[in-house]
Amino acid sequence: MASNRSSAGDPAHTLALLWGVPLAPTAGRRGPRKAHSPAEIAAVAIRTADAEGLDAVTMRRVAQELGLSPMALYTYVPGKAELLDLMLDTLYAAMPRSTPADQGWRARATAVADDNRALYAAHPWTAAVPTTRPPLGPGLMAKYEYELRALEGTGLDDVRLDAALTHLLGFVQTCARTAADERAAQQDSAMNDEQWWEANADLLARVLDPARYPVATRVGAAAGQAQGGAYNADHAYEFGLPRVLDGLAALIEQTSR
Amino acid sequence: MASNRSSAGDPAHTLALLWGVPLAPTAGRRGPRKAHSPAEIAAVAIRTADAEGLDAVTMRRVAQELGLSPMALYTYVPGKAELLDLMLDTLYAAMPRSTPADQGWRARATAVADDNRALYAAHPWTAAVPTTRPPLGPGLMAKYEYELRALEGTGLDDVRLDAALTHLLGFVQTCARTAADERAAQQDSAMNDEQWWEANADLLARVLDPARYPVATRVGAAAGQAQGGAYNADHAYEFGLPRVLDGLAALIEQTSR
DNA sequence: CATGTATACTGTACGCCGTACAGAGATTCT
DNA sequence: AGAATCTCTGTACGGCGTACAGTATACATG
Repeated sequence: MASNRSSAGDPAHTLALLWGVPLAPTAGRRGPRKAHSPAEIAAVAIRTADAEGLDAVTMRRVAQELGLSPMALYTYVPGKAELLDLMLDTLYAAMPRSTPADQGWRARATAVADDNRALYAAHPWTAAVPTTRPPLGPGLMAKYEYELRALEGTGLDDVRLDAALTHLLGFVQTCARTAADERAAQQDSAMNDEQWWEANADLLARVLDPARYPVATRVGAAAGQAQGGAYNADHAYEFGLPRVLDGLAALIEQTSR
Repeated sequence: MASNRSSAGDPAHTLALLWGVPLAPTAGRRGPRKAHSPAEIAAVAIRTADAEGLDAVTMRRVAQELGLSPMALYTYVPGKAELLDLMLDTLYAAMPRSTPADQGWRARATAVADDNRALYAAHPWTAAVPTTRPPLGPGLMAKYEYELRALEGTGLDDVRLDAALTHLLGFVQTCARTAADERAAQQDSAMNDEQWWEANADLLARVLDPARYPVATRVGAAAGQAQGGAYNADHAYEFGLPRVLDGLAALIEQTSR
């Protein structure tokens, strides 16, 4: 996985791109018309990433897909970081936002987690993009608004509301990254996790003294057998989500008391 | 951040390297003696990563640091993935393992989390290395053994014990990745988080209709003000660790009942 | 002691990336 | 008509992991 970063450039250009607000006056523009729209570019790039992974999304490749020379893409997008921003914000904008408000916060939080998980499942490459400086476009804003509302009415103050949401989404992202890492490792080692795990277990048995690591060997064997590998993202999600919600529940209860 | 992956190659070679077990018979070896040890190579690579980040750790650079030509490094290490494995396992081996057993699982789990956090703080680049297929060397084994013991005696069965530990460590890693991403973004945008948020907030105010995103604007402003961007990762840890522990507590209580 | 061979090591080369830069062609203003 | 401004193309650079071929070294065997 190459070095992909979002929001690395000038905020003014990035926001102009995401919100579709031209920086220069659009009337009386000289020179040839643009042949493509940001939405089209995002769609093409997303399709490529979905089909062949984020590594396949190069400036050259996206340009080619649009029938452009590599450098022409830079007239549409300041750089690769902004292209990634655009891709992410486009996906955020298309996420479902239909959770009923009348089922209690726990059901709503579960829906938020599941929706995010579905996004990562449909577009695994999104898990690898750092989001400490997220693409502040209409998609992210709508997502953030919706997800905050899901956790509103729990009695948490605004700062804790944000922290609780971040905590929940961070958990989902961790699971998604684990899943994406698994997939990537499988791809470039030509072994799936179970095969890798088994091969290593056999070899480890020759060099490792079980008496030195009694708990590790016991638990490792049990866990490995249970989930067919060292780690399993689906299991981690199913185990972890109730834990995260219980943890938030304790905070909510303690706050409302 | 470049494409760094651990454990991509042949498990037999990787394990031989990590455990110091030569694959070929060591007696009567022809040709020149090796001039360096795996431990020395790991130390040099770790020092470089600490000082200049994981991107600075290239095969060329590590070789140069050892006084070797780039390709000579491949006689010590099968490839870059295995070099990373070696670096990680070396750090794992050096982690503190001194938590008293008599203070309750919550104190022990907190110590485990804090120790991992300290590792990420001392070596931020470790947060970026995927560990779904961890380096199965003596360092990781000792770490795993120690951390499992910290959570033993909680009444959880072996599979859940492993899941609980994974859950806890995943949380710590998420915080560390956030911190590392922040640092990287700061480096290559020449703006710290506070400056970046402020610049974007001003620009957003011109394109965004607050009436469309009332909760987002309110909570976003409160959260942004409260944590000033830069303290994000620390804040997330301090908020999140009690949540994670409460979540595990609920499971433990429910299991022991 | 001479010679063969396994090993450590060097130098060169390849394909790939993001993107800086210079110039060509198209379109609309004055 | 000509200038200005835009889209778009082609070339080039430095850096990455590492494949491959060749050289120097030190031991095993005769």
